[in-house]
Amino acid sequence: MKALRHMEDLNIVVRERLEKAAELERQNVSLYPNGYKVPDRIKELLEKSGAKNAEQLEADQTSFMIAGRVLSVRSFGKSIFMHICDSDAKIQVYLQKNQIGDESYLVAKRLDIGDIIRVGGPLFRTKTDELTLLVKDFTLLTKNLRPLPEKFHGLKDIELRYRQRYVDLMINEQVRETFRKRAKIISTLRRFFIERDFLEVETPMMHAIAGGATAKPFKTHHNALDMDLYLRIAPELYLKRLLVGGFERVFELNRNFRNEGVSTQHNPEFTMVEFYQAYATYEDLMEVTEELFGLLCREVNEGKTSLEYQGDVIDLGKPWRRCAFLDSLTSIGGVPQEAVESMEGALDYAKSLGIGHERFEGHGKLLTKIFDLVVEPKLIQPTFIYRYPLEVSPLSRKTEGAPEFVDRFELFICGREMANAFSELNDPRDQSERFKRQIAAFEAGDEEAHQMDEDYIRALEYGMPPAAGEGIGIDRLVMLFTDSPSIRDVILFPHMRPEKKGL
RNA sequence: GGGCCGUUAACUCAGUAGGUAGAGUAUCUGCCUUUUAAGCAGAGAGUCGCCGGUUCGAAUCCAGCACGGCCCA
Repeated sequence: MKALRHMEDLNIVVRERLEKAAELERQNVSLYPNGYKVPDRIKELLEKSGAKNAEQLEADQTSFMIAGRVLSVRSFGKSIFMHICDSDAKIQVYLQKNQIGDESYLVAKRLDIGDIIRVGGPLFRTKTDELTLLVKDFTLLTKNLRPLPEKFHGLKDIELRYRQRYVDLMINEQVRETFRKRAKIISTLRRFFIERDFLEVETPMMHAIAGGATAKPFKTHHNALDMDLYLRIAPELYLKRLLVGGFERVFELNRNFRNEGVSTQHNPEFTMVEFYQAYATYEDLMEVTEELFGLLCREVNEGKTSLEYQGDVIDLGKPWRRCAFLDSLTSIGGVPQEAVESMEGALDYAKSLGIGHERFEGHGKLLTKIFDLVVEPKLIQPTFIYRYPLEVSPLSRKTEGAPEFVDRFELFICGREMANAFSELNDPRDQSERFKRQIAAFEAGDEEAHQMDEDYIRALEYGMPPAAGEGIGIDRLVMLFTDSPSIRDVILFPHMRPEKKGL
């Protein structure tokens, strides 16, 4: 709107287009008409007639009526070639003065790249054998006032691509493809869980207590109730309340929010699926995970069970490697035995790696920091790391016979955490103790420590069936399946600082 | 939070040891009825991210800031 009020401030091209638009209106051409039906789609047209040769098309003369955005224009004295594109295909169209009439042709000459038009007519093949629609009838459906990016190089500027994703999508076909794959992944996930009798649920996004993960939350405020609330960091505790309530298999696929830095791996809001299955253990979930990833890969990757990510070929065929957390430190990370066995050894080794240490961090926490640095980057092929330190897993069931460890795994692919799962702690007395340890850590300065959730304890006191649950980061999953180096490439509108200058 | 890099026309990019800013695409005008990065001829379009400093003179050198990218914490 601002742009339309300050003509003198505008780029010359926009100014000229506004003048051209006014000129068209004087000729009684609507710039933004409504209600024109578009019976055909380019993709269907290609399926029906794309294989026909010049003679067959000449004999056929079936008329199609399609709509799309003008991508390129090659204009002659009395005829015009254009490529137009709709949501999933493009085609060349040919406008001739003696086909559409003088008056209509004058309007056609005034069409711009970026305009949305409807065209109708039969198909033919040009001298160079390109399938082309011979326009008998055309209508301007939407006028474009802004110049589109350069036809050969497209829109490259990463900042513009994220800020003006609508232009990125218009111009860069592979961006559209990435988001089609994202949609496919999400629908396949839903189908996977629904077919296994999981119930899809929606739990609160605004929490009085931000629980279910160790992370810093965003704070917000409810005015009428005059209370602070947190945007959820995980749906976990609500989903487990549903297990208490009697739903034995539930999943939730939606946004979570973490108040941390942004990077190629982190966006403040991100999408996660969490699912919980009663009477299952974390080992059962390893198999579920293998099946799920295999299915997703076949669905988006033409039936293959391997994929390429940034030059690495990843084999998702099962079974995947499984390695206990402590073993991975020594066998994969080359961590000395002393560091694994004692706090003193771990401190020395951490120091040698340049890893800092906080007062409130114990041996288990320190080992996970070492793990992140020396093991995680090496886990390129899918690997389950299991049996994590209890200290970093306040909601997981203790491993029988190893009380400082829990029945938990994380899945790593391409050096990144892709999933986190565990057998759920369902003993309310133990859970209460765990929360108290977290509170002590918080008081010692750990801002990410879990808070006490009295109602969750009360829910467990009613009895939650033994169960296992898992969370999978959807954005990272989509990165993997679309070979995208940055999380911002798989989020339509990634978080950006506001633009300052006028548009 | 730290380091490095970037920001020049609507888009993609050049830019000389500091001397009045350039190309291609897009746009406009003219010619052109099978082109396809159409062609030919001509034209217009830029507070060189912002703000200071050095200098006779700054897109260029220096400082700060903004936004973005990559890496690290």
